[in-house]
Amino acid sequence: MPEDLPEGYYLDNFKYLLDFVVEKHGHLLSEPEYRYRDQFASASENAKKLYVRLTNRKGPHFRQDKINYPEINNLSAVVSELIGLSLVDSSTPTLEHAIALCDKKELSQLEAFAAWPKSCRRSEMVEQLIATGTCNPIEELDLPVIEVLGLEKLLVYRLLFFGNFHQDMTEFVLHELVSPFEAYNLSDESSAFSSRSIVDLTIELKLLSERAHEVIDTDETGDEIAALIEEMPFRPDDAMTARRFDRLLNRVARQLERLDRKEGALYVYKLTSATPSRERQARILEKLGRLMDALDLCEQIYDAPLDEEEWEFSLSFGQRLARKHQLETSLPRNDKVPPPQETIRISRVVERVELCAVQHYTDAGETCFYVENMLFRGIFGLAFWDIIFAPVPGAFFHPFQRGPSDLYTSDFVASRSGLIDRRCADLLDSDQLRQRVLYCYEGRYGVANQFVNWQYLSRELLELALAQIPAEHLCKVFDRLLIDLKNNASGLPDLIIFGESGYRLVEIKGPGDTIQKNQERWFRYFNTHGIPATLVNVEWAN
DNA sequence: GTTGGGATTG
DNA sequence: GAATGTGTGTCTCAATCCCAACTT
DNA sequence: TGACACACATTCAA
Ligand SMILES: [Mn+2]
Repeated sequence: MPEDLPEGYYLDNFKYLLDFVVEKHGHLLSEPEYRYRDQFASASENAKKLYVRLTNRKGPHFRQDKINYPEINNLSAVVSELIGLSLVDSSTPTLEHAIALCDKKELSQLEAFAAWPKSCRRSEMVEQLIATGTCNPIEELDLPVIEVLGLEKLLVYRLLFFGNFHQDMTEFVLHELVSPFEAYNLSDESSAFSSRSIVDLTIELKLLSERAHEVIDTDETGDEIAALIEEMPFRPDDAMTARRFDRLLNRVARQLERLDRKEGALYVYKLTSATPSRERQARILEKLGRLMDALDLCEQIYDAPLDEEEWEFSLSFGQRLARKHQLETSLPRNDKVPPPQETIRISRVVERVELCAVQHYTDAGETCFYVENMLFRGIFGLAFWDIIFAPVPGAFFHPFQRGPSDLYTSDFVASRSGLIDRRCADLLDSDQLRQRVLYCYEGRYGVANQFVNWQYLSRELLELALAQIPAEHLCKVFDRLLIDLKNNASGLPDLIIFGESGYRLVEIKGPGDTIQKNQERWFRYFNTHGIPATLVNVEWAN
């Protein structure tokens, strides 16, 4: 049964968010956005409750006859009040919205479908309505529809509060009922945005991103995409906004590549910095026959790579380019040592190869877990918990963060280097490591942390890992994680197998599956540090 | 009649 | 057989409700 | 609402 939330819970959260933003980021709000809060505050309690309920839903249009909240009586009076306050509107929605508000049964009552069989699909009727474009079902059936107003202002409040678009009011519920957030101290006077113009740019990019998503799905020629590119702003200086910009343009450019518009794609990639921009550029340059440009770019990447993946690309692609076209290059060879491999022959008891392998090792009397990235990420998150949530200025600006805002930038290590160095030294002592991790596991169980997935991190697994993996090995893993928390938190082996004393890591490769680049890099690292890791090829018996 | 993907709810 | 590109499923917080599809 | 790992197809160079 669902647990009970306090009376007026949603309303309180809503008020809290508005007040929080006005107090902490008020200087970033426009005059109408300020007024929005007062507008809301002037409504009666019931009207506020209804407004908040509706803003938490899909919207902005709702069928008034389908709104039913037990705590709100006299709905029509409340709606009238909200209309008077300009928080709700009652005009007829556009055709597209109107159709979405009617179910199949209602649509079939329309004149246009009187002759249609009962077995026709709703999607066929929708198609027909959009094609003719004259009949608005809400109008014809005279259904009561209301539109919630002020959502664009509320979006600004949410953006200022969370610093992103993907979190919303459900975070409050998650905190209350599911997985609480760490009770870190918020930094004073800190915000994701340093000026209003950055806020506006972020919103502009979001709107462009939504349109890009749409166009990428529908546009077969690339003409619409090209038109959209014309509307793009200049690349922002602010690092966070620049990242959003790059992600959007890289995505658009990739689609241009798929549509075989190489020049256009190249032009768009040149506007961005984030990976894989330069890699894609090099590939396009080769296809365009601009071999020297491609090779030059590889050398540029090699001199200043943004991450290891890009660095490796510059070597392998540059070398291949030079060899294929007999070009001179200063790029060194990238010699790879293949990881230790073995082959097992097992029967396919379930669909997933990894689980069959777990069964295989378990049958052989070993203790085996299918962990992928989760084990080492989890141990890392526990061992560095207090550092992750350390009150660094600007790191925490709202109560629902799974980690500091700079976690995936190089600033994270830079601004905590003292703490991290000391912790790494302490953790070399296996008793300290064990105690710290288990103590944190007990004390913080269930608390949201970017690195810890509590579902798959059992105490049994954790204790085995801490007992059988030497502290030096774990610290080596931490070292590599800390080099690049974003990219190095993936590519870890599928399985961990515990023997009587000791352990080994196993990457399972089914038929037709080959090792990926990030996995290869971990294997190389394991190899140089004496961490036991094997690549196991699976063949199906019978 | 069932089911699968959503939206909604706490 | 590498090196590519592309498509898919699985995580999502979990239970419930609704509704549009269908030899599931 | 992506990130991640895998599955499968195509291409191209030894
Ligand atoms: Mn694998």
